[in-house]
Amino acid sequence: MNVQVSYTRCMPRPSDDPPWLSPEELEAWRGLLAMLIRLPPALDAQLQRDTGINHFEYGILAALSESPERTLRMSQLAGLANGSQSRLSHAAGRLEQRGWISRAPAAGNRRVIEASLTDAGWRAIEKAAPHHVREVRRLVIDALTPEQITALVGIGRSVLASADPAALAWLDSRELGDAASC
Amino acid sequence: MNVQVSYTRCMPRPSDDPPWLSPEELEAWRGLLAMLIRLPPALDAQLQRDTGINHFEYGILAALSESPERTLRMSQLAGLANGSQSRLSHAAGRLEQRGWISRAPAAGNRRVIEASLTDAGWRAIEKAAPHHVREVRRLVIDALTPEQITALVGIGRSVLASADPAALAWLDSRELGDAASC
DNA sequence: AAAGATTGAGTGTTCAATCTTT
DNA sequence: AAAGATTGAACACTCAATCTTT
Repeated sequence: MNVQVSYTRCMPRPSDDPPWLSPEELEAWRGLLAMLIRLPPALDAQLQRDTGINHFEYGILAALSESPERTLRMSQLAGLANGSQSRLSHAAGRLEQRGWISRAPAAGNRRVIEASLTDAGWRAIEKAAPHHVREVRRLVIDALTPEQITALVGIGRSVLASADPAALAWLDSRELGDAASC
Repeated sequence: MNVQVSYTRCMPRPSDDPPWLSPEELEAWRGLLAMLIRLPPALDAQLQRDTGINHFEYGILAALSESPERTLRMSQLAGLANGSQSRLSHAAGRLEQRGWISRAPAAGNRRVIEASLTDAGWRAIEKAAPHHVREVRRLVIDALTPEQITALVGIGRSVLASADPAALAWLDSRELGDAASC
């Protein structure tokens, strides 16, 4: 009775279309899927406990802290924090109410809004970062061998290239900025 | 001015604690993070468009379709679909209203609830699966080389082992079931 | 009292509509 | 009219409280 219809077929492929997953492909996909679903809540839990912000808000503060003048236009910030503009607007409202960021129209283009990290915001992420990085190490980095880390870099780039080319471009622009700043 | 406080430091490590990320570790982490955030919405978009359900609801139907009698107890189903019991209860309510699953107390243990795929639910996932699998292939599987697929299996297992050992156990139990059923 | 599951209030995200500036 | 950003309603998820059965 155990007919599988969701990701794989027991029977040989009908005609290569639809293309079901091989056993190893299925195992890789299920593993990725489990990470996709379990990792964000695990990271959120630590941040929520230690600082009362979620992972997306951390990304906002982190991106600002790494920027010249600790300032970015909202649209750039959305890309760096991996979120939509709408999501960023809502989150920025929350962070602004806490006094951790401020927003103001840009001189020159007043339809562009620039977000800046306040001193209180700087202190907040400075306090949060060590704990968070430690958790990232514990859950991901230290669980992998150096070879796996290298493989993960390639996998991330390949998947992003097909799933969201713009995100890959963001990633690359950020790497360049990092290299230049050291 | 560009001091980085979020994941990496330009300066040498103060004392190995907090342990900031090396450039390659940072790149791997950012790539994984981008996947973590961008992939689920991309998959949801296709499912939403083609069938009006989200990825979690797909997981529920998929898990049931692969089970003997197309039936599972709610607590098992939650694990297989990668969600909490509460989340499953809410989602099951939605799917039940659509007539795609049904719930009933188990004979013997009446505090255990068993969820079953209805005929309409079976037809729904039978129709949805090919499109969804094609999208998974397009975004992930076909973007990777066979070597990367193999590496991904190991990475997934390692990360889950540290982030959520119980999830790894679920994964393994499922692999066994698959092997036995063919 | 514990196990299994559900419920409802509170919160965050999405989507479409809107507002402002160019 | 287009670009940049915000708003509010609808919806899904989380957390704690609750209900039922053992």
